[in-house]
Amino acid sequence: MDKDAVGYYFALFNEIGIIGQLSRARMEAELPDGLLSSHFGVLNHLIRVKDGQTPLKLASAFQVPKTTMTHTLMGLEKHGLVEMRPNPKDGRSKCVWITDAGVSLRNETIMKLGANMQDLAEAFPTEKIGDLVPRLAEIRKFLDAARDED
Amino acid sequence: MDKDAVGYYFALFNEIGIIGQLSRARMEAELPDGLLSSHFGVLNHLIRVKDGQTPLKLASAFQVPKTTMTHTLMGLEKHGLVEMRPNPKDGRSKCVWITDAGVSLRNETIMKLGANMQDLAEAFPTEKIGDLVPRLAEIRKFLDAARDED
DNA sequence: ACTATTTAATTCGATATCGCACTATTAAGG
DNA sequence: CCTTAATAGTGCGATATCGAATTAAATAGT
Repeated sequence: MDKDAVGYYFALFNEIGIIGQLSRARMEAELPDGLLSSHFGVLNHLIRVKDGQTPLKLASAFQVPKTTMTHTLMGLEKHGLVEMRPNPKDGRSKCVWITDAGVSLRNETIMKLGANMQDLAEAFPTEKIGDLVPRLAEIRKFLDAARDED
Repeated sequence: MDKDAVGYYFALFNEIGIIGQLSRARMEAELPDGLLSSHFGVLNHLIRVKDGQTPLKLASAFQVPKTTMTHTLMGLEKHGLVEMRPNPKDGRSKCVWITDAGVSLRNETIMKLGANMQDLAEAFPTEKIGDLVPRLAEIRKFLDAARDED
């Protein structure tokens, strides 16, 4: 591959990495002590998609090792935001259910984030950057698929 | 802010977060054992920008706490990829210099990454996504500036 | 010149992430 | 059936990240 091209993709992933870091920090500033974006991500997923899923399913949804998901879920459980119950269909497995407190916390956080992103929304109205999500999603899907092939 | 708009920015940062994670994993697969993308990032920076910088300068360039940079630099030093020498201009401070081994490792890694990203370059030729880097850079700069204001 | 403040780096403690190995349970093959 | 292989979750150890406190050196204010 062309050396300039390497530099381009490099710059792309670099920008993406930094934005990821900064946006995560912004979100975590709105979360209660002891909760990170990994926790919030799971809560949000349980609502947006659905709850009652197994830890393994969640791990693969978030592309993290299952040990990491175990750890994240323990944190959520300790804070009373999810409940883990045995899976009636599989004795090895568990199901993760979000609690009322979990739903509340997720909704409150979404609201706070809305206020927090006011400045961003003014500087980058959705008309201007509306194409980014689908285009990045393409790249994400590609990387994800390539990962499965190994 | 509009609820749909919140969802949009949310989706945007979500895609960015996942791409960051996947691209990092891809890069780290090309690095020797014990080295992570944080280490490589520093090596690359020392060459692309210049070496002889202080740890604090590097920490702010990478938007990480200085304690994290101390740790990363120790790892690089342990592998003989950088050298830390006292700063002649400031007795409190140090300067970070990349070694020959560091330069070699960085260049080899760039080459491997080029080969690794071949498939990506075919699926997403730079003509098609050439606008992404400057546009993401704008967002990154905005988030970065907002961060300084607190 | 002297004291108070700021700054650079490190140490320490807490938590997150992740690979490896282990247990329990289910599924598959003969 | 019964043995073997695959799968779900967890415990453990190693390393990464990060905030708070510490130490040493430079700078500012008087």
